[in-house]
Amino acid sequence: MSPRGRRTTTDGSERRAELLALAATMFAERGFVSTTVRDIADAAGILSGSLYHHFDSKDSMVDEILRGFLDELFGAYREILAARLDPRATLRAIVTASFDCIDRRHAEVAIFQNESQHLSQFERFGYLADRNVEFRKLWIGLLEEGVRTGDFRAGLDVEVVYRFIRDTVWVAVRWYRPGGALSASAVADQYLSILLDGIAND
Amino acid sequence: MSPRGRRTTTDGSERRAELLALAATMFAERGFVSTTVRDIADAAGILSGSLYHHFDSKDSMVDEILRGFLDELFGAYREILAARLDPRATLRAIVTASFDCIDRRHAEVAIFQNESQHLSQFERFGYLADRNVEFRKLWIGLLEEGVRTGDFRAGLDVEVVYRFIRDTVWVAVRWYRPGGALSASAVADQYLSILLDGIAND
DNA sequence: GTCTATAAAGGGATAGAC
DNA sequence: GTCTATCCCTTTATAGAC
Repeated sequence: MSPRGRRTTTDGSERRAELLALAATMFAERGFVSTTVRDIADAAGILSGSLYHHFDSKDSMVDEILRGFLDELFGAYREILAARLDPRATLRAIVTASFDCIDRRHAEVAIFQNESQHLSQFERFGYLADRNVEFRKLWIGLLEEGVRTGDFRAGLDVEVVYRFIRDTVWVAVRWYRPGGALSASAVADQYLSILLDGIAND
Repeated sequence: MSPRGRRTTTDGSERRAELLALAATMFAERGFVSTTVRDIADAAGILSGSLYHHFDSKDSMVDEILRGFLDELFGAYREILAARLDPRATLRAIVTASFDCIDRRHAEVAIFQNESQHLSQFERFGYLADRNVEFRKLWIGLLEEGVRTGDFRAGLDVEVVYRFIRDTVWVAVRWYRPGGALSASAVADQYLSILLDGIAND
């Protein structure tokens, strides 16, 4: 533990965590490539060179942001799977947890959504592809089990349904605003209702 | 008409159209900001300065790509609406046309999806926001009519459903590959089946 | 922990020859 | 339509003073 009794990053400094959060917001809003280290420093009220006292490089910043986010998210998923609910309840829990994550880690989710494709081409960010594989395993397994138990329609193309669910959930980060009129769990409920029962009237 | 009997861009030169298509592919794959004019020129086998014989600037290139794509897309939408089908058939036609567009204009759709948020902050790309308003009007109108006619479930939050449909359809550009095992219309049918009837078994 | 100062590289864009 | 040559600006990152 840090002298102040809490610890927000691997490094331990409060200032560092502050700067990282600021960088995350800016990466999310303007894009990683378009946000310069000068932009971040300006917003923080310091000079760009001073940032390098806290971080090795711009890449290190986004790396730390993404790793922290993914660890937390998959931790939440692991807990849900460990509860061994039936497929429908598991789906409900996973979708709800994902929207909750969009609510509480908005900038991080946006970065993950917008920059993954671009970043994963570099060796340093290889873990992004690994996490995608984990995502896929989780969803395909859940959908296949649900079809087996009769919770989900027989004959579903689980590969397409998996992509449908994955994209639908995460892309909501583009319009969802934390603290807005619509709560994350309200959105989750509506999405689940469409996903499970559709919008047709019968 | 150009001397060669066909005309692919406003300018008329074949070479220009070739270069623009190349730029589109690269913008789609690497991102607009990360793709340099030198990258494009290299891929075309010329020097970066030579690109400026064809285009005013890098911005002009993406501008021309996006305008062409949006004009074509909304042209297709207009035709569908003009046919005055019932809400369910209209929804089916719009979704199918959108997936068809992802198939035939893959790079353009990817650019539109990935770069709109970033570009629309500049005055030059203000039409991107206008098109989004058009999108919204189309979908909200269609969904409200469908609820009125009883085609769609009563009590739908059309605002949320609109976002759900919009995002779900277009984000497919991230994984759909033209010429792959799954045809655009097959994907459209599966998406429509989930959207209308859901994945739950009853 | 921040500043001064600056290096080194790469970015978009231009003028004029060919 | 492309090349040569180059300008000017911004970028990330560093070294050492305070």
